[in-house]
Amino acid sequence: MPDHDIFAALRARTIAALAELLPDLPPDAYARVQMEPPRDAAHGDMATNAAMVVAKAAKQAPPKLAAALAEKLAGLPEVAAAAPAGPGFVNLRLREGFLRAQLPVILAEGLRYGDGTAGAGRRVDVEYVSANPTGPMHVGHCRGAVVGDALANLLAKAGYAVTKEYYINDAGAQVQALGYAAYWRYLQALGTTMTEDHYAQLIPGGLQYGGDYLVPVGAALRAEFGESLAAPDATYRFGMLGPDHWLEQVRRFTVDRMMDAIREDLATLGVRHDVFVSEAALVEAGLLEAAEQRLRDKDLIYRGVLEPPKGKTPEDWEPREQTLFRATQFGDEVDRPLRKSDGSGTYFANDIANHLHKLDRGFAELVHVWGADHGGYVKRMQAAVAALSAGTVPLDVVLTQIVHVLKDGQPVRMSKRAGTYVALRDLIEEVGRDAVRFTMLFRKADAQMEFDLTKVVEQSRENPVFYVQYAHARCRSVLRQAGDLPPGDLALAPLDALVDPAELALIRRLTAWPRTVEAAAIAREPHRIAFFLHDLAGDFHVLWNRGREDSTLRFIREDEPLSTRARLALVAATATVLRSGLAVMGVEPVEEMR
RNA sequence: GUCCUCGUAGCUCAGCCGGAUAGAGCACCAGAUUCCUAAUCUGGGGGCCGUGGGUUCGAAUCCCGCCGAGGACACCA
Repeated sequence: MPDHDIFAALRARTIAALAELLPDLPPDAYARVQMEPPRDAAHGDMATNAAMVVAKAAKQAPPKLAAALAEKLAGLPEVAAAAPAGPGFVNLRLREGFLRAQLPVILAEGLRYGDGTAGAGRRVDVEYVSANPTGPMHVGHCRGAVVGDALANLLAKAGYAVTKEYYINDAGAQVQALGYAAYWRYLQALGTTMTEDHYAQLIPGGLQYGGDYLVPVGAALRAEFGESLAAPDATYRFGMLGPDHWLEQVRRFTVDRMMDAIREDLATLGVRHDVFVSEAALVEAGLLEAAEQRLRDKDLIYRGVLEPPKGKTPEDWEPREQTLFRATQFGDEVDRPLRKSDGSGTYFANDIANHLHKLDRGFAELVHVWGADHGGYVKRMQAAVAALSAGTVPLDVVLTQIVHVLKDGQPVRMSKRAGTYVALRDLIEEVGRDAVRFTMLFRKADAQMEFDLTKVVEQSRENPVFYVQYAHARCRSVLRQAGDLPPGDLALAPLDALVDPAELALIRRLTAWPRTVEAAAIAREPHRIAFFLHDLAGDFHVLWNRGREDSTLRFIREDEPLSTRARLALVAATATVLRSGLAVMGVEPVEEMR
């Protein structure tokens, strides 16, 4: 399939040519050979470092080898000219006919153009969002959700078999606190006269989740269980029954409700996971013990006491014996506790169980999207996966930085209740799903980002969301005017009329799509897709603007049916690649701007 | 104190896992344009790539030290 990637195709041609020149070279000498667009377009369409890379093994001077290689490559049917340059590059200029011939390829493959084989069908699990099910989603979760979703789409396009996974942290103390908070709303729903302060004193850790969003859960609990979970009370009408009688049920009930809400929030973002894995279910299934045993069998577990962290010792530090995992054998700084001094499992232990669960399902690669505040957690998790998989399964972690929400350049205040962030739903309602998704992806994931509510809906070329959407809308507008010929028709159009530099520049850009997908997938960097689309839109807008000044460059010319058809093919191919990229980003291409 | 991420034009950011004279947008300067292919266009100035070393044919990119920003640092999740 990926001979639609003309860079890969010419790279293969180059290696073949080089092998003829240097028959004694082992095949692995060519591993570092690259074929890529040169930085300066004046150098040609493609450049290869081949001569420099193999020079040492070939015992030849790079420029000399480059000259010989250029001579061979010049004879290829795709190549108009080949010349040695600089310290040993070979620059290629492609035949325009070969470039134009990519348009029917694009039109024939449609949205599949750019699909790659880099993933080779390997099964990869992409875990993202995984917000605690203790409340609705807020903007803090949003970036990870969008980046993870786009990354999963990207990997699928690059030929991986992708599973989108959400890990539900429903086993810890926080979820217990959620249960207590929901129970409070339940008592209120029953009509207790107890004060919130009094209730808070009755429960461990106090009332932690005071948000209104649990009020409906309290009502639902009442509808489900009636008065059966409460104690009749002379003073308050309804008092608290011993937690043993209700906490587990309430916790489970509430987590289900929260997950429903989270799923809804994700759906408005256009995010749909394939699999939801419950931490509590893993623990119940005994995976924690299984994981521990697995590590114990490899002699990676011992009882021991950790050193206090150097430099900054917590005040309440005291030596404690814990069950430890030999993370240092896998590149971590210190060994990590699996069990607390009281014998109960740590969060890390549960997370190891989570990863064992992934490995047992046969994934060849694991990917996580985490907030940057979990950066310190990466090494130990990679250590655990390396230990459990005997180093056969890589775990890649993509960290996303904080998003600062602005409006008119001013920071948006967090709502009055401390710790409650802007709800994701409000954000989408204000600016729309597409603007949210595009903007989140128009920046490297690990770079801090400002999200200005005013700017992302601005209709000007300074707004990349608008800029790219507008390019697609213009394409569609032209194609509609021309009567929406099917791509199969346009693929047959003679293309010799496409000679303008701006037209050829656009074609060149289009042909870089497959390699962009592959490179972005390998680097796990979905933002590259956004930047590519921005560049592509730019090339198209340039062409459009030329048509405004010079009517002979317009796409549709009544008097020139031949060039019109050729240009329609170009426009249709452009629209196709734009759609293809937007699909990876999860952004809807618009038919027209309103 | 240790670790992680980062430091690129005045500002916001790219720079394709070592390549040629480091790019884009905004802002600034100079021109063009009132056109329905609406929601501008063309050109220009502007950078010891934080800093000091190292690796090699070649470093913004890889390695080490330092400076600076943000984050994480036993038994939380």
